[in-house]
Amino acid sequence: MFETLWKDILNRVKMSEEDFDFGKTLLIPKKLRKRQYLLQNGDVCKTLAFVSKGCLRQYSLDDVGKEHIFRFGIEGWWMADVESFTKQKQTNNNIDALEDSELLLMSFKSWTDLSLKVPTWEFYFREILAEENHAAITRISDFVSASAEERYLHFLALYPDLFQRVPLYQIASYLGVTPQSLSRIRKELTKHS
Amino acid sequence: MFETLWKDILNRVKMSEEDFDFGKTLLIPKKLRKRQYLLQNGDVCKTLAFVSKGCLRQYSLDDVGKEHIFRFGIEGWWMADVESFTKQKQTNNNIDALEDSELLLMSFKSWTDLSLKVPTWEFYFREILAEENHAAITRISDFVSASAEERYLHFLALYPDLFQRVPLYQIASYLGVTPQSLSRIRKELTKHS
DNA sequence: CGCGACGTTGATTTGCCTCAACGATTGTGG
DNA sequence: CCACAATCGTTGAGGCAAATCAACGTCGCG
Repeated sequence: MFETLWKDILNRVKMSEEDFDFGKTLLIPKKLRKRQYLLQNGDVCKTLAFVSKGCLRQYSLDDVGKEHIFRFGIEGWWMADVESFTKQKQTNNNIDALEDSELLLMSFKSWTDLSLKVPTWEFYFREILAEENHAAITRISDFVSASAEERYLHFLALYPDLFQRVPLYQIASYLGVTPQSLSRIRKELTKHS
Repeated sequence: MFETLWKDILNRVKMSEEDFDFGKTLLIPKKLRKRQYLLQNGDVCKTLAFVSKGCLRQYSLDDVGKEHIFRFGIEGWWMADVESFTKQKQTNNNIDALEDSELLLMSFKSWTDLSLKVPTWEFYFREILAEENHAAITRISDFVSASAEERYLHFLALYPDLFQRVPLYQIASYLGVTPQSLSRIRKELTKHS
């Protein structure tokens, strides 16, 4: 249950097993069924969620009720609305499961305490946040300068097997194109390979 | 010299003057002339920079040498390549001044020490990072679902007087449109007002 | 003064969207 | 267990927003 997390931590920081075990006591396992919400418009994001199995998506709804996915979370990713979580204020987006998933939840209080008490954990969380930031900026650059096809290729690189796990129209939403366009893009790509 | 920073801090966290004064000793003032680099492709981002006066931009270069601005920083903003800074590794983007500017620099070591020693500062930095994150996500949503005209209006809201300070083609780069298109967008907008 | 930087405008092209229709697959209630 | 509906992906036709290509006016500066 904790192996994926332990691996991710070791990839990023040097943490003793003791420190890890301490953090472990603050994590609450939770299962989410396909289509179940982790966070819903108007909620306060009360926990960070580490995805140890499955797949989640984070999205907003526009004024005509259309969903815009700005992030997927698969095994090894943390999911939360950072703004809502750190400020403990209402969110205006949603997180739900695209597959039956297994999560490890850390409450705001646990997170604050752990960050203050254990520097390695604090450092780990900071690293995660920095990486999110980097990912977001990369994605912005993509929108500024890349075509839909390039963005799709970048998506494939970032989430290697996700294109086989989630429906095309969800990926299209993430890429900011219509399902029809993505379908045509795929066709083009298979043609040239 | 420190007033802008002090104001920004009070806006975000409760900090005693003592804590602030301690942090102040770790800040190094620096002036940047128009067109001068703060950070250049290949550098390691060694400092956080608080803009107390002036205007900076952060951008990358694509394979055909075109600049893509993904962020401006004006009075009251922090500038850095977060990824390069937190991991102390090479950056692949650039930060330079669009106007003569005044900065307050905090080195990586000072930042680490200060964060460990003074929780209010740590909290302040975390807040900044969370906000960056939020801003980035908002911008991604914009690209996914808003037209160029809407993005321009959002830009105006985010950086109220910047459109009078920086050339149109820089703003176009930020918005991910050509200068020609932005020129036409502006024309349309003045027509309807 | 002359040149480069910047903004504007026009003509044309193009990438992606919208609208529409139609198979294939999945799921579900009778 | 089958029938029908809903979900999902694909394809075609037509349209539009923004890109590209090109030319030109203005301003500020070396």
